[in-house]
Amino acid sequence: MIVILLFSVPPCLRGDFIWAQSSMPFGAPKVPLSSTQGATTLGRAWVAVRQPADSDPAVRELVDKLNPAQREAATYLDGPLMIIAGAGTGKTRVITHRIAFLSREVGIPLNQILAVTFTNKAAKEMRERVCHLLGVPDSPGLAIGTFHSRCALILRREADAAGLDQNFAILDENDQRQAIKRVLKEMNISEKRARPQQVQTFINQAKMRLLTPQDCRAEFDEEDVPYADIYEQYQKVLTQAKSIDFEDLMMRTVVLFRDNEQARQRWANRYHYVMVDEYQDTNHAQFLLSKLLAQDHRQICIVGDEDQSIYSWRGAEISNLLDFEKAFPGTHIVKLEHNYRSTANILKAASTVIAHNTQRIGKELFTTDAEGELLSFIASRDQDEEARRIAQECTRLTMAEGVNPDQIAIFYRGHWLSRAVEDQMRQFRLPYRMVGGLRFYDRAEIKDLLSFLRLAVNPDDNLAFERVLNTPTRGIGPKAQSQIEIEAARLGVSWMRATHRLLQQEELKGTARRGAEAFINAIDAWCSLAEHADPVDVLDRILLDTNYRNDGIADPKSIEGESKLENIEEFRGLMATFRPTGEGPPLAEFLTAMALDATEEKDDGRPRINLLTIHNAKGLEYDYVFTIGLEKGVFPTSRAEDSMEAYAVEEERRLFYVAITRARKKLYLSYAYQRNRPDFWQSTQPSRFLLELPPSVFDSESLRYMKRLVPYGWGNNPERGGANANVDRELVYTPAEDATEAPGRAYSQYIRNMAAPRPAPPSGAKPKFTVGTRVLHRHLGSGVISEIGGRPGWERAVIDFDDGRSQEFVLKYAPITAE
DNA sequence: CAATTGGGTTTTTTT
DNA sequence: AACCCAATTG
Repeated sequence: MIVILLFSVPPCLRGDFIWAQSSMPFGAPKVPLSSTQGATTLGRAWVAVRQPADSDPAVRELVDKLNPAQREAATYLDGPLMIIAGAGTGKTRVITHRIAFLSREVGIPLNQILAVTFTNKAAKEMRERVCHLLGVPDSPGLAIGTFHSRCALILRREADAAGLDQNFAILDENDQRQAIKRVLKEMNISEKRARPQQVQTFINQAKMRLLTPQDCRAEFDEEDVPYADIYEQYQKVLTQAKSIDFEDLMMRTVVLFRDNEQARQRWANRYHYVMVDEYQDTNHAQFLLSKLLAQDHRQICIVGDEDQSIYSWRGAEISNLLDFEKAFPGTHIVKLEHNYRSTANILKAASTVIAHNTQRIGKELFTTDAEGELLSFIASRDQDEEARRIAQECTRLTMAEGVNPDQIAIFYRGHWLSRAVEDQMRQFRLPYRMVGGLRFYDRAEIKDLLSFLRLAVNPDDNLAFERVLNTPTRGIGPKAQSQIEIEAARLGVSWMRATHRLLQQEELKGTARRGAEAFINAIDAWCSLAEHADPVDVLDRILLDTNYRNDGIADPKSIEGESKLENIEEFRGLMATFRPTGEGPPLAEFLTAMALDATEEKDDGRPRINLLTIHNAKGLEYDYVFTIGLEKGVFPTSRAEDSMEAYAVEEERRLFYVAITRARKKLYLSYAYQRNRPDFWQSTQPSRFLLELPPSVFDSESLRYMKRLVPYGWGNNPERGGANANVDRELVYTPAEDATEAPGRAYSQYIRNMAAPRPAPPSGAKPKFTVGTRVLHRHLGSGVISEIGGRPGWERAVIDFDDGRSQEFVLKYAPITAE
């Protein structure tokens, strides 16, 4: 490798060399210090590294497998770079190669490269792939993570400068809502008047835009709900509890860098190369953060796809991507358009749909692959029939074609759509997993344990304290609690200290006194233990002191109690595998990781069909993809269609685009004529997105069905004037002769003829629950319905379980299936 | 005064 | 099913 130092780059050399602007010495051994000394002393210099393609073999090997656009994206170092990466164009490949290239060929130490992703999962995958490229087992120095986790790290190191306690707790969304409820109570505002959800959205949106309560007061007119006041009070509650929420992580870091130049420079110098993935989903605060870090060295590389921006409701601003050049003049743009994932047919469908959008940079994906299979359209009478057909097809795919269930996915717009599918998956005995349903630590018992652990690190964590003050019940009822609350407010101290004081002054009596004493002493003991001890040891001590295994759980012998015990053990196992980096108390680190990592329920890794929302599907890919619920009002959701914002539907369309582009081999689109929403039955019309697809991508059987729904074809009715004219038309659904078998006739025939003995799929149209029906409850086992009551739409059933217990359920919410 | 029981409400998408 | 609030029981 040849390294040249220059103080300005002659344009004539630009094509032949890669240029890195540097104000720091390279720390890596590949570049001798003597050759870079000039760069530091003289402030800024250009370092040229000869183009990799014709240099040493290691580089060639590294970037050889990249296509020209990818290679350019991975190796361009001459200032700000914007990579527009279409779906399936090898984006992750480019980022990982870029990091490996920076490290191995330019000699940048890994800890100077910052790579930000949106999910922990993506970060983990990226870390693994980079390590693989570099040929090392693991590299702790690699600064890869989510915005939130990087901010947490920065704020812990800069706690003083940021005005935070070193051991601050991080509130997840649930804790945040709890805190808001507490504030509303304190301020005597009913939850009817100010819905906690809405307050939460308000506060989070304000924080994304770096607005303080005062700013809000100035910016917004007085509304009937005093949002700004609630926000202000909420911040006080958080400060008192030495806690910060998710959005604070971002806002405080940005404010720190904005107001404290020294701190900013410390980190800007540390992260000499900044990379941001999924840039189209960044919000204002995240944009500012990237800018504050990169504004000096301008070594920022962002990767995004405007067509996959689907998080505007969470504050993402697509304009961050569209206007990136304004923030970083002289930005070089590389477009990745060669798709390696999907068949030509799928790509054609995707491109045609997304072309309806106006907010685009514009790109045309192409593939060198074959046409592939045509798309299938599935029309059903209602959601149960829809689910059954899909289950049938899944059976066919896995049984007849030997498809690995892991390679099949079923997508939907919202979680509520999954219920019918889930039921049928069980009926057909198909293995499935729901991605992103219940988070593991959303369970009550895990939240309790986390609260104990939080207190062990930060005894002033009022929110945790309040949660477990009387869990398991230790005689501290509402009266005693309000006593503590008042004392805490009077003295301006935490609940923990207030309790201490009340005890000293003997103002707590009877059972409350004994209970509080035991609790306080236990917390003190946990605190001293937590300073050094292994997290698991702290947990064991907690379980012992609180007798949680017995008292914290309603009935350890019941089925629920049993699964709770299992969860506790699993949590303990999870803790045992945690490896702290050694900064501060290990338990504190564990809790931070816990708060930021939305770890899902454990997965045994057995092959399963995946059920997930489209939002959850971003970044993933499957051979076979079913997208259900393609109905007006469902997808696009009525909220978007009714919205005044023209771009609301564009975002829905991007969501559809994401769904389509996840599929590698075959895509199925499904529509149900009637859909049972949680509260009402609804006749539907097809989604406008179906009409935006070109007929040529569908198979002939599908086309026949579609033509029943869309009498005039695809927007070509001259009377109604062009594209999408028939969206608003009353459509006539003609059920097939035998609605339960067509177009699934072949599949059900197949199932009947199958040699393998397996339970027959259900015969009736809708699963009906009546007195005497044998049912299977997901958690509680099987039993018989003994009674049905309740008003229409809210039927309740009493189930007598086989083990003698019986319980009442609201039918439409209970996770039960006919046995 | 604490603890349990009963009734009413509830769902878009999530780091 | 999960949650919150009011009413009842110990």
